[in-house]
Amino acid sequence: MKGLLIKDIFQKKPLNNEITIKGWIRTKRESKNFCFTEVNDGSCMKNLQVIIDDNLDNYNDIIPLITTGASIEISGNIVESPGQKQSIELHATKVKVIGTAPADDYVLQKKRHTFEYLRTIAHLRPRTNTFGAIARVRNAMSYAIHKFFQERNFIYVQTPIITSSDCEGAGEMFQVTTLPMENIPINDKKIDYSKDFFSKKASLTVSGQLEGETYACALGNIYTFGPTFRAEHSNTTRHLAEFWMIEPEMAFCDINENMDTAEEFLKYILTYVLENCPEDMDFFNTRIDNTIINNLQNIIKDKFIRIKYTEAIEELTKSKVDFEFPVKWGIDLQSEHEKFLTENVYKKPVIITDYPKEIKAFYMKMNDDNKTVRAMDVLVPRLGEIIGGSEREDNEKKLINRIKEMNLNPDDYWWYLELRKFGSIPHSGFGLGFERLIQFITGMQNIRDVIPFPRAFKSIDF
RNA sequence: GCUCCUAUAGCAUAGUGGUAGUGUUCCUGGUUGUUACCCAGUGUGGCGUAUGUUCGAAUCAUACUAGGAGCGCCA
Repeated sequence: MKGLLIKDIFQKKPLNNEITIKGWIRTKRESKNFCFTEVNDGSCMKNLQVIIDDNLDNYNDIIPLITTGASIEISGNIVESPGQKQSIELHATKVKVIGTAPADDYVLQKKRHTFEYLRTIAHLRPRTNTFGAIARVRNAMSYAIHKFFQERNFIYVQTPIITSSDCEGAGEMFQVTTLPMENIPINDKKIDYSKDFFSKKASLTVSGQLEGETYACALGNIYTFGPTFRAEHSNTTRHLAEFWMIEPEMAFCDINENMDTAEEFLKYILTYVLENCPEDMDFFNTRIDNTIINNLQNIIKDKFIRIKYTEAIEELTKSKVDFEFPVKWGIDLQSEHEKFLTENVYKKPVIITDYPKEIKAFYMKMNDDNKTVRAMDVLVPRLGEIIGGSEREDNEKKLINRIKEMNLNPDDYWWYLELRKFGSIPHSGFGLGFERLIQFITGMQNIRDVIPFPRAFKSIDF
């Protein structure tokens, strides 16, 4: 698409210049001899108001075709607008309807639609204000993520999407196979994977962390940013079967530096979006959640709370609140506990560290107490866990012990263990769900509305 | 996987036993400056699907389907 964007027109205000725009009609207000219409080209939230009057040769032909959703090319002069709601407007000298949108079956009319309904028309919902704003914010965040890491000399690493390690322990996996489902080869009553494409069982990745560690143990600091797949039957407003995850892994880095990076990272992204998407953020603040901008500003300003798991348990016990899941040392923190800490006790993000080893993954570094591991979860109000990370166990013998304790087979992790055998280093990293971060920033309630085409349990319509 | 809620015209909703209203969109007419434009008017559904209870069912019951919220799992 060449030519001026509506975003640029509002910025540069090229008064009394002949310009051409291309976009889609959002609304039309008709009078006897002229009509107002508003055009949006996706470059910004704002529509450009266009005045079309009956001096145009083809006025009577085009007016019936100018309906909500029609695509259009308009040339004309930018002038100051006498109206209150916009600074400038376009007086059309030439109007060409490119694609019509018959109003009797174009379902996306100029009115409010529920998000539930818009989910059933995922191919049209990017044409709405909300989903346009989400797309632009999502784009800005993607850029900011790379910018943050690149400015700090992190190397961007692409870890595989198809993986053979079905024992990463991060969740149920989608199997990848070319075996014929109607005639699966059997050998000794078991599926004969030697006949499969990779000649062993393969799945979609649930995390690039283990592969990421290999590059961190060679290049220093690295990060990944790519799709991740979980075949869990999760049915919530914050789970997807296909989502995007950011996973930095840092060499010569302990749990404290890990927390510093996580906090700095979150604040950087929030700041970037507030500075670069003010119009879209205003929209979210007005229409979705009128506390969102204020909250984000406070989060940027304040230091995150950092407490150990044991202190969190004490805090919850002290509260005397009657939780559905009773609190005692050793339990995994439930949503209600996390929400209580972030929303009632501290009213800001909380980083909890040093969890009991029993409730965390095998690769997390054991503390000297032999009871807790150097895990860290960043919890935020409203959403709960947004980041999960840890310092990694860098001692080969301890790691083998942990693998065995979890009833896993060390042979499956031979290359991962060799990172500890040859030039082992303290290293740390974390995983951050991209869509959850978008929810956090925009205030959107359902994660299915912050990804263009959501995939979830029993749901893949587009 | 568990619990709860919902299902009425294109969209959003009212209607708790006697054969459906309202808003909005669309459409028609009017309006030289509107901006969720305004004013007037026309049209649209038989109430998710199935079975049952009843003289009679959007309205009660059961099942199924779809959607939503919460929980668990996690990012």
